[in-house]
Amino acid sequence: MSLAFVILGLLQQQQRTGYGLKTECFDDCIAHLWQADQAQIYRTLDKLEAQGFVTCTVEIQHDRPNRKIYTLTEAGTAAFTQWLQTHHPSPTLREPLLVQLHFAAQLSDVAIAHLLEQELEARQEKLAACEALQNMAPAESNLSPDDLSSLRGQTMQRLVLELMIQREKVYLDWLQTAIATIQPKSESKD
Amino acid sequence: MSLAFVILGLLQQQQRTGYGLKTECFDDCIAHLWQADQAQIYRTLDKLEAQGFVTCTVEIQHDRPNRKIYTLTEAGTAAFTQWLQTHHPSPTLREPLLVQLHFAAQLSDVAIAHLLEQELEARQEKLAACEALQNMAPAESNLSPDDLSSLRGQTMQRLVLELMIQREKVYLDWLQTAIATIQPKSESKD
DNA sequence: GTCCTATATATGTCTAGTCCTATAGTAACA
DNA sequence: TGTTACTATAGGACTAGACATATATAGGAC
Repeated sequence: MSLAFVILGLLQQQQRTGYGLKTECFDDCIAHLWQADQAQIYRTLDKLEAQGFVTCTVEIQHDRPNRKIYTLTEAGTAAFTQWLQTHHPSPTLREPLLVQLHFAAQLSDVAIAHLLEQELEARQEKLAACEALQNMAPAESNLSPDDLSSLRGQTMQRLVLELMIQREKVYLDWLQTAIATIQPKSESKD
Repeated sequence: MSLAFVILGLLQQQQRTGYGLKTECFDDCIAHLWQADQAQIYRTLDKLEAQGFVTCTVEIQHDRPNRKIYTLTEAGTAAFTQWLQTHHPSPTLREPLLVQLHFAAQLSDVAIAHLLEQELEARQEKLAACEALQNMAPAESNLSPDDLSSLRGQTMQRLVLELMIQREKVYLDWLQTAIATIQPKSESKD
């Protein structure tokens, strides 16, 4: 379960609550890297606590629900460092659209173009989200106190974002040329 | 469940057994598009039969285990055509390596390069597999009798393969430049 | 003779992830 | 005054997929 290690990585930066992990991390700065469900985050935190990788202190609040603040233990740090250094194969990718295109011989050009255009739209949004993150990134990292390692961190994070943006652009290009290939003459219609 | 529709698409081409689907399709011509587990194929066939999308005739064999030959029904064809035309969002991609790089500030250059190199190797294999399919594709499709729609089908399948190959190449390029970025001076060491 | 592979179907179990709902107080909004 | 949103944790139910194993026969390799 890689999610467990993502959480360890986030807790290494600072102690957090489940809610904080969800709203400040998984929905925000690493949304492009690892989307995570709230329920799964809480359940994973329970497991990590049982394993002794994190400890939990309850902060009693009266105007709001109590918070469970999770902190990384030494065992947790060790496990994370170990994970960080070992290769984990990427999961097999299964894209319905590509299967649809594979079987698309029986579809009309219009139907195929429609599928491609819907994907195009979805991917333009994803690209925009990545580019937004890229613009936001420098501002956010000003806070970091340790300059030596934070520079390395920034470089790596920029590299990762660049890959994601490049990929999206390649896909968008392909989608556009595919649409053009399918509708060579037609001027447009809607 | 997209697997169900992949199976319907394959059965539309010709009737097949579960074993045939696995060995001749999922492990072969559409291995790049949709990897599927044998157990899952059989269970999905059961469901499709229960739904009335396929029918099953048992062919008794004496020297070998009996075969259950599945054929697409009209309802199955209709369901498949419907699925083929509607947009199905791509699943969220979660890549451990990118998370690792995101947190890689604390790792040494050597450790990071090692991670990248392992991914590079895995991806070179994937690219090779895709390129092998690309070279194989024309020969395989000679068998098709209906020339009109088979040409369309070939075009689409070529397009899909081109996308996958392009993607792999972009990723490989990025991996190589990332490795170069991390190890700017060092000549190598192992 | 034994082991491995191919043909063929089927079941059990597990993990990761998604979605929905419950709880419960405060605060803003209309 | 009712509704919605925010903070915060938690459990139930379900799906897709991965992995392991069982069964049974034939044939080739060693």
